[in-house]
Amino acid sequence: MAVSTAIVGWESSRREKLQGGGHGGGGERREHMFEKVVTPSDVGKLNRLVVPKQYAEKYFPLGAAARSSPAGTVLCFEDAGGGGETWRFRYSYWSSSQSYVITKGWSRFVRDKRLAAGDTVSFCRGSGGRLFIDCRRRADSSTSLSPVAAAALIKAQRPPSMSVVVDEKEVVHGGGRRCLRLFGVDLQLRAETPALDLQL
Amino acid sequence: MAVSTAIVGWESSRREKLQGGGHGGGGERREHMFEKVVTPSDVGKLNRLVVPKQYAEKYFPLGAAARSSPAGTVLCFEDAGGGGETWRFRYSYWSSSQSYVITKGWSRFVRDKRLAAGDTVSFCRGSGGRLFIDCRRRADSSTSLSPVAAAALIKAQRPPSMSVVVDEKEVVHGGGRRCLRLFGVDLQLRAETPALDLQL
DNA sequence: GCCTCCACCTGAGCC
DNA sequence: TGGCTCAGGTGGAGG
Repeated sequence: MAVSTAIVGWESSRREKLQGGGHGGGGERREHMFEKVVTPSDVGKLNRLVVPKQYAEKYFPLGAAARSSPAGTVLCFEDAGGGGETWRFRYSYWSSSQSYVITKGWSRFVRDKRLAAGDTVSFCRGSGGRLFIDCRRRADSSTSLSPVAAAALIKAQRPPSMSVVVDEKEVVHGGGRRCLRLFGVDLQLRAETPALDLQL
Repeated sequence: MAVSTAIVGWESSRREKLQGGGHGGGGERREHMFEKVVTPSDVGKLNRLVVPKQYAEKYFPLGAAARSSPAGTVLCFEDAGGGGETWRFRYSYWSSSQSYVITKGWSRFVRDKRLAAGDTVSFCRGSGGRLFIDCRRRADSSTSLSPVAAAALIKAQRPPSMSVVVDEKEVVHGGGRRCLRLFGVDLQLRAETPALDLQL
């Protein structure tokens, strides 16, 4: 199998420090496979990463047996960040939703990397079937959001069936700083922000 | 099994037109089993109908095997309204809530029948183990709701974490008829309705 | 009792 | 339009 280098028990050595001096040093060529901007669900309590089908079938093909098997397979990734960790994920196909998912082991990655919605995980491969995983923060994670970006974020995080129109009348003035309270979230508005008419 | 007449795959023929001319014509005697006034949850996004335990155990008993099995069983109902549809529902026991529920297939019924909170679904059985389902609107379903009743209805149907204040400014005047749009729902207001200050 | 994991399920949105 | 994808859910088992 080209994708999974080893199938091992979960309990032993979840992470191993790899010595840099082994075969295949740091200068190796790595092929970028794909990346995904993770959704709130990908980093939330569902403890799973949905792998977009196009990439899953191209880079992590499951044989017919593994596709129908509930066990799926195990994918081992080296940490591209250089820490040397090895991440072992269970990878399988959910026939009910017809989607490919990384499940067991994923929540640990999310926690250890402090992965948040909007961050990007990227997948590469090197020689000898070695797989690498990396992640990076989204650019605006700690800066204040523009009202439009905040609206997009709220739109992404609110329940899908909600439809709400907010207009200038909802804007609250306090202490010279304009604040829009939406679903319990106080949004600071820049002073130069014009009148809002957000259609979420 | 007395309850389920057939267990079939979901993918094939979710609804079938039944010929009226088969065995057991329209004049057959049907025994009324029970009915339920459906709650907001029964017609909401939970996609399930809670079957009152007393009726469930009397009319739709699950054997010990099916009770513990996650699969439950499948109940097939003919449409008592005469349309000839067959409704297939997954029926199972949720041990966590110790309740009997109809899950898969229910949301389709809710949608197709435009079932709303307060409506009544009734269950009957005929000869040969045939099951029938029917529903009827609650008496006031088509009349306009008072703002207070509308607020209560919205409060019951919105997600519990939502906190929204709506005031008169949200009221839209159009064609002489006042309309309050809340979460995508247009509420017709009576002409004599005073200024609104609903705290949901 | 909580957390993880598993096998389902559905609606929205996109093509 | 219909089909497909996938984000966001569920209950239950097990540690």
